[in-house]
Amino acid sequence: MDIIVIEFDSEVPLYQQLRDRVVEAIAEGKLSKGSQLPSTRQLAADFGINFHTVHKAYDALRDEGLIRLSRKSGAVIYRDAAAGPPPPEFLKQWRLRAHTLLAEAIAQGTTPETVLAELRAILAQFPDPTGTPPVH
Amino acid sequence: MDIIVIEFDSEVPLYQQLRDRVVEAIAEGKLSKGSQLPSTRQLAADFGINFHTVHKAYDALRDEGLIRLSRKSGAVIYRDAAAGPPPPEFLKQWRLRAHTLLAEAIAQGTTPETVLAELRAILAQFPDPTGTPPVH
Amino acid sequence: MDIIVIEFDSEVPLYQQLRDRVVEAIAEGKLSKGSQLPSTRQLAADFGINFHTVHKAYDALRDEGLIRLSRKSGAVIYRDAAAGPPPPEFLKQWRLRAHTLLAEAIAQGTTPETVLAELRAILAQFPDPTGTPPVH
Amino acid sequence: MDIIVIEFDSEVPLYQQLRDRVVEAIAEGKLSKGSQLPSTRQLAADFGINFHTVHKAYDALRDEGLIRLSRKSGAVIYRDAAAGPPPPEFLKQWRLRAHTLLAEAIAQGTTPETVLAELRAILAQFPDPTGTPPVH
DNA sequence: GTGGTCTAGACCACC
DNA sequence: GTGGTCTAGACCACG
Repeated sequence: MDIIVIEFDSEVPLYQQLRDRVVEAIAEGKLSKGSQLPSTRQLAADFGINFHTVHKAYDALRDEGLIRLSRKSGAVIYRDAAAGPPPPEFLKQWRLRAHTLLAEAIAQGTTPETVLAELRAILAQFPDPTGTPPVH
Repeated sequence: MDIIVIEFDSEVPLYQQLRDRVVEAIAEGKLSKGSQLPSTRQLAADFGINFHTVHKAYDALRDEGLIRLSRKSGAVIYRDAAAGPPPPEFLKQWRLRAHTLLAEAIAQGTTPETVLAELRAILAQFPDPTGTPPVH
Repeated sequence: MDIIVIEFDSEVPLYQQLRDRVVEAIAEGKLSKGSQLPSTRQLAADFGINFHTVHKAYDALRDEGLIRLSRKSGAVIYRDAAAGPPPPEFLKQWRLRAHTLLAEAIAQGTTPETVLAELRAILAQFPDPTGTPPVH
Repeated sequence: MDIIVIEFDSEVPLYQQLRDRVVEAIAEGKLSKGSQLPSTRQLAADFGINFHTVHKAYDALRDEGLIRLSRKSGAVIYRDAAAGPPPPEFLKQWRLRAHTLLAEAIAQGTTPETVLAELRAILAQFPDPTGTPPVH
C-alpha cells in the first residue's frame, strides 16, 4: 500500500482519492482478492489524515463490492478483475461517464484515433485477468 | 441548444451538467467553432435556474478554452473537434482521469475486450472531424 | 416525517433506525417518488441527535437507490414501490435474510400457517403499487 | 453439526452466524429437542475460532429459549418447531423485524405477489412440524 | 487491535 | 439555505 500517493491540494476529496487509488491498484493486479489493506487508523497515520476519512473511503469501496470489512480481518479485497462481469447497472452508469470523458477529449481536438490509442495504452497497463498474473 | 437536458434531482451540480452537455454537443458536431450560445440570462430563463449557475458553466468552458466570452457577442464556441491537437497539459490530466475510469470497469470485472468495445461504440457516436460534418 | 419514532436505548444504531423507518414509509406509500424529506440538520434537531447521524442514514438510502441528495433540493425520494423490479443482486441477498428470519419463527414453534398469515397481514399494510394510492 | 458453514470474511459477526445456522438447522428439522450440540471448545476447534465466540452464540440461543446449557450435559436443544406456539413477546418483536424486511423488498419495487411467492418458497424448505419428520 | 457509531464543530460548494 | 468534507475525540462491539 506504500504505492498510494494522495494530493492534499487537489479538488478531489481525500477519501475519493484513496478510493480511486485502491480501484486502480486492483485493476493493475497490485491488489487481488484476499489482499489485506492497512487498518483505517494505520493508513490515516501514514498519510497524516483523520481515520474517519480513510473509513469513508473503505466504506465506499465496500458499497461497490470491492472490499470486505470486518472487525476481525480488517479490510480485505473481495472483488478483482477476475471476479466475473459487473452488474448491468454499473455498466450503464459507467457508459454515461465514459461518454462525457471521451467527448471532452474529442471536443479539445484530439482525433478519435489518438483517443483510441490513448485508451489502448491505458488498458495495456492492466494485466489480462485470464492470463498469468504479473510478478511484483 | 434546445437539445440540452438537465436533471434537477441529479447529484451532479447544475453548472457541471451544463458544461458537460456543451462539451458533448461540441464532440458530436452539434456545435462547432463560431456557433453562438444563448446568453446566460436566456439559458437561465429557459431552464428556470439562476443565471449565476449558467455563468459558472460558461466560465468553466472558457477556462478550458472551448468558448470565448465577450460583452457584445456573448458566448461563442472557440474550439471544436477540428481545431487541432489539444494542449499537452490537457492530455496529461485527461489520461489520469481516463486511467481511473478504466480501472473502475476492470476492477469490477469487465474484460479489457468489453471495455474496448464499449469505448469504440462511444467514439463511433462522434463524427470524424476530418470528414464531412453530419447534417442536423 | 413526523410519523418517525426512534428509540435511543435500542441496540439498533440510530442511523439504521432512521433508514428503516424511511424504507417502511416508502413501502407503505406514505412517501413516494418526489416526496421531500427534511434536511439533515432539521431532522437532527427534531430528534435531538447529531446531523452526521442523519447524514449517514440518508447516505445509506442514497446508496440503495431510494433517495437522491442534492444541495439544491435536499433529500428527495427517488424510488418507490412502483419503480419496477429490483436488481437481481438485491433479491439474492434479501432471500438469505428472509430465510434466517423465517427460520427463527419456525424454530420458536410458530406453525408455517401462522407465519404465512403474519406475513400476509404485513403485506396487506402495503398499498398495491399498481392500484390507486391510499389517501392520507 | 458438520453442516454448519461460517464465512470468515462476512460482515456478520461470527457468533451471530453460528446462532443463525443453529436456528435454521432447528427450523429445517436437522436439530430437534434433545439433540446434543458440540461443546464450545469442540466447535471452536473445528472452526478455528475462539471458544468465547461459540460461548456467545450459545448464550444468545439460551436467551432465546432454544437451547439449555449445563456443565454436565453441555448444550442441548430445548425448543424446536414442534414445541408449540412461541411466547407472545417473541412474536411481537418478530413482527417488527418482518415488517422492516418486507418493506425493504416492496420499497425496492418487488411486487407483493413476488414477495409472497418468495416467502412461500422459503417456508417450503421447512418440514411440517405436525407431519412426519424428514429423514437425514 | 480491529471496524463501527455518535457527537461536535469547522469550513466549503452549490444555488 | 442545502448537502459534503474533514478533523477530533469518545465509546462500543467483535475476536
